[in-house]
Amino acid sequence: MSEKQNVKSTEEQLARFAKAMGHPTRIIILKFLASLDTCYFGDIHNELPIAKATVSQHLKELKEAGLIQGEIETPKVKYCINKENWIIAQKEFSAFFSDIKNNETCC
Amino acid sequence: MSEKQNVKSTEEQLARFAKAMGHPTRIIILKFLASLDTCYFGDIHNELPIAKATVSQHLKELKEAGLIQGEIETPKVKYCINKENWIIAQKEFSAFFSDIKNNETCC
DNA sequence: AATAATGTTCGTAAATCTGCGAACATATAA
DNA sequence: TTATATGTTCGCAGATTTACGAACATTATT
Repeated sequence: MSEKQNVKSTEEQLARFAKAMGHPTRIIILKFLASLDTCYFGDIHNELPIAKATVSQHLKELKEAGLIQGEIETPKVKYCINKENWIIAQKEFSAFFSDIKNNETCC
Repeated sequence: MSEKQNVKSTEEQLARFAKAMGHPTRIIILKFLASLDTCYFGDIHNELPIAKATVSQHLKELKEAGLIQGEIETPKVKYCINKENWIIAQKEFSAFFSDIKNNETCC
């Protein structure tokens, strides 16, 4: 919780999650992490055709958005999905998409 | 379909939707549109504390991502949710968040 | 102490995003 | 024709994003 988690409106929170997911590389990282029990930085880097500095940056953004978490296991760094926030995001997106008027006469 | 809809991987499509949702103003616009049957540009602009040029830009991005659609009704412009793609997005986000290993021993 | 292994951080460059006012486009009303 | 109403597009400025190599930090190994 020392992770710079400000109080935000639902709109801001949802936008924050969405923004973090708004890049193909980060979607790939999230899917990869979601499919594993455990995973080190190197494993993620191996999946991607980009420099490690860039991978590290993407991971940082995902972590700051709360979707993943990291843990140092010297000399490696272990990453995984932040399950607690994952559930929150899941619920927020679900509610967002469900909350629509089912009127046919749109545009 | 003339709307510049390229063939994309699921990752790219999901990232595209997410990116469009990655701004608080655009979330507000989407929620507003989802709550209504019909809605003109002016109504959306009235909901927001920003210039109409900026609102128009946000609407353009949402339209290009496929989440909304517009229709000229001179001299007004009517906007609404693109239901077809809304359903697609709903399913993709739902699948994305559901597809996770339920292992407790994470980080 | 020097080397190796694993990632992070720094500095930089190019591209994209965000927001605004001004100008423009279009159709209706006076 | 001129004016009005409604939005879009243009051009600009400042901020943010994306990507990279180089340098750095940390711990284990030789």
